[in-house]
Amino acid sequence: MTVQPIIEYFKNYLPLNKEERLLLDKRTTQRQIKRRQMILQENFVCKHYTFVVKGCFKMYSIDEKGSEHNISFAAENEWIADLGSFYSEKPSKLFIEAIEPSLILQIEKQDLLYLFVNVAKFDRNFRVIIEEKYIELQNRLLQNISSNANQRYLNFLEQYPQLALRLPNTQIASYLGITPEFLSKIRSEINIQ
Amino acid sequence: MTVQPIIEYFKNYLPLNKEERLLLDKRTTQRQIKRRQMILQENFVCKHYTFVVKGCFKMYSIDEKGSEHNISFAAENEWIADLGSFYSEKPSKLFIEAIEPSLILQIEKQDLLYLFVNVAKFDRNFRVIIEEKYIELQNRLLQNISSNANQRYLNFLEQYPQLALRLPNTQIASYLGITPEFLSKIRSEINIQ
DNA sequence: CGAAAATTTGACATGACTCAACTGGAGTGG
DNA sequence: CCACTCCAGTTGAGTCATGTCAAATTTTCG
Repeated sequence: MTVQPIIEYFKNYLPLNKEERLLLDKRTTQRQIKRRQMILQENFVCKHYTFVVKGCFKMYSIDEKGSEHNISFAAENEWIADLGSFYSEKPSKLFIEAIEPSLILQIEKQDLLYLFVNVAKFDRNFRVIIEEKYIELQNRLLQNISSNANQRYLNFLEQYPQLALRLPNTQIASYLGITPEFLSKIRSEINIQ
Repeated sequence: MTVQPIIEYFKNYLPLNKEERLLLDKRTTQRQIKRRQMILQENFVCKHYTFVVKGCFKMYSIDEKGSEHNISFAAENEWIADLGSFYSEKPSKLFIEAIEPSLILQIEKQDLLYLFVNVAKFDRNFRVIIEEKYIELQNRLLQNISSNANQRYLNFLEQYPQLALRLPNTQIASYLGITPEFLSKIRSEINIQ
């Protein structure tokens, strides 16, 4: 089944039985995505809840000056979507773009709603998953309002060592809310090789 | 029923039937909270999911220098808890304190879990509620990494005009991640009366 | 290999913080 | 009603953190 990676992933929550797996499999589409390919662009409605099987994505906005601001990354076994646009069906202000060649599984809104209505387990699992994401996001926000760039960078390295290895520093700087030049200066003080 | 305010609030989601209302009512405690009273302190486990019936709270952390950083506010018809501590049962690093004399309804973890397991509607409603909070928090984070203090303040006034009226500027500054002095300078430039 | 992107460095500009002093309003006790 | 304190807000001078722009260098990937 193409949906096998999600089934494995759900074993960390309430695992799916055979029937539920089939329901999910029928409603899931697999796609190969090239590096730099977008799966969501500004002014389009976010039509899919995306699960990353392999690869890595960034979600970002572009401001009036043309600068990108990374809101989040998603690598293996993570979900990514502009939830606001997905549920409201209003045009998104965000982009979701592959940082590496990737393999994803996508669910459309109507299908996800079907699963929520017919299989309570999906409500449960997605509740718990987003609660975890909420806690993570709240910690990041606290960092942003209470720490300087140096501390935020060190914290990023500690919290996401694997991501730090696969991402260019430019992307990390954008995620931290600083310029690439300033991150470079921070790194030279810390004395990273 | 003391839980009436939550029942009303749930009419925006999946409304509760009679049986579900009773189950919820049995597991809910009402408390009066004085101004400046804490319902969560650092190093204690967050034992309750709290619904604000009347009044206003702030959740914040205190850094090594003794400065407070407001992570969130919660006024009428909002939930507040340190979710990380609540679910992990580890000591919190946060405080939740009443900014005004308040009336709240509280649910303990074991009771909330009971409701999640026995009434799927609770999984649904709390999923949708936290998805909404997640979208809001993500917008705030985007503001923080992409805008200067002036823009963030204007955005706060626009997004939460009612909160802006009832909160001292000190608290707003802490929420925006700036010092009260700097907020004061921003306000004098904008020319707020 | 060759083009494009990422990284580094430096000079300079600006946003934001710190500290201290002052003001004014809200409560409190006499 | 007054005197007092306490807290929020304001202001200014000086400092530090971070941004901007440009140029040179290195790395990456097609």
